[in-house]
Amino acid sequence: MTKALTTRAGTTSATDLPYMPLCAVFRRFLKRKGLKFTHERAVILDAVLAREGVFDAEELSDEIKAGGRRVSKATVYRTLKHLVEAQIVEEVLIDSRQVHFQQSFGRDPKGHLACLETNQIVEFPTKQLDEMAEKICREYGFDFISHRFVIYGVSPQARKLEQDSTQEH
Amino acid sequence: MTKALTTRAGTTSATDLPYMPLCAVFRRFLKRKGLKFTHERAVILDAVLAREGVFDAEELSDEIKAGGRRVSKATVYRTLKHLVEAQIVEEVLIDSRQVHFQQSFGRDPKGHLACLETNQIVEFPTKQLDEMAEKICREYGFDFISHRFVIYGVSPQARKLEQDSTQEH
DNA sequence: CTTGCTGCAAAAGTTTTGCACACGT
DNA sequence: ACGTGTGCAAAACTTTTGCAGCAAG
Repeated sequence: MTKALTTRAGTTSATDLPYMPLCAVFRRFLKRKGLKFTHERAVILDAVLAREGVFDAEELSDEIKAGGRRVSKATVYRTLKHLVEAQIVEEVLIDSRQVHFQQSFGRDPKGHLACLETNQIVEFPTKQLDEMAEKICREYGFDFISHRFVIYGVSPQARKLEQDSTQEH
Repeated sequence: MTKALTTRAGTTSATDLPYMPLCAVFRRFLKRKGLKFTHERAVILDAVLAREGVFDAEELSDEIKAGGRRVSKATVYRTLKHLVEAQIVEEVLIDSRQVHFQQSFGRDPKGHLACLETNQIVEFPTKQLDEMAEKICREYGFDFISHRFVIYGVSPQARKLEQDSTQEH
C-alpha cells in the first residue's frame, strides 16, 4: 500500500509485502464469508498494522487521513468489526468513553496497566494469568474464550509531574 | 426509605436502618465535599443497595421508576459519579455499549466471568490475583489503585440452549 | 440566606444505518 | 451481472450540560 516494490517470482503483489501473513489471513477470512477485499479494507488493515499498541476508531481514521488516504469513518467502523471477527484485532476495554482496539493476531494475550493520570497504557505479559483464567472457567463450567486484565494505577511519570507542580507552589 | 421502622434509642432514623453504614458513609463523604444529602440521592442509594450484582444507569433508573419513585436520569448519572468517588460503587467494564456499575463498599475485589451468548455475569474471588496485580504495578513503578479482570466464555446454560436448538433441526 | 441540586431539554460524542451509486469477483 | 461495499447524512444511543426554579444546611 505504501510504496511500490519489485514483485518476486510474479506471485505476490506489492500490496501484500508489508504484511503478507495478516493480509492473507484477512483475505481468507473474507472469502470464507463471501465478502470482498476492497481497497478501503486494505487501507484500514494497513493502518492497523502500522499502529503500535492500543487505539480507537477515531485515531485510526485520523491516521489514515494523515497518510493522505481517504476512508469514511463508517467504513472504518464496519471494517474493524470484521477484523475483530477475523481475530486480527481485539477489543480492549480500558475506559468507558469509547471502544479501544489492538492488533491481536498471533500475539500472546497481554494485560494492560493504565495510568489514571496520564492515560498512558503499558502492556505486560500474562502467562500465569492465562492458565488461571482457564482454570476459573472450568470451575464454573464455562467454555473459555478470552480474558481481559486491566490494572489501574499512577505511573512514575505522572507522580513526577505532580511533584514538580507541587514544588512550584 | 422503604418502610417505617421503630427508632431505637432515638438515635437513628427509619431512613437509615436498611443500610445504616453505607448511608452514613455517603453522608460523610458528601459533607466532606460540601455537598448535600438530598431526597433524590437517598432514593438512588436505596436502589443501588437493593441491587444484586452488576447494573447500568438505565436499569437503575427503571427500577426507581418501577418502585414508584421519580428521579430524572440526569440525576441518576450525576449521583452515580459521586457514589463512585465515595467508593460505594465501582465501574465495571464488561462490554462496550455502556458503563456498568456494582456496589463495591467493603467488598473484596471480584473478577467477572461473562457469558458472550447470554450476557450472564458470574463473580469469582480474586485473592491471588490481587497480589499479582500489585506486584505487576511495582515492577513497572506504578502506584496501584485497582484492577479489573474479566473472563469471556460460554456458560453451561448457553451451551445447553444451543444443543437443544440444534436437536430441533 | 447561601450554595448546591433537580428536571428538562438541548447538546455532545460515539457508533450504526438507510440509501443511491460504485466496485470486486 | 451480481451481490457487496462505500460515502454521506441522518439516526440511535448513552452520557453531559446549561438554565431557571427548588431545597438542604
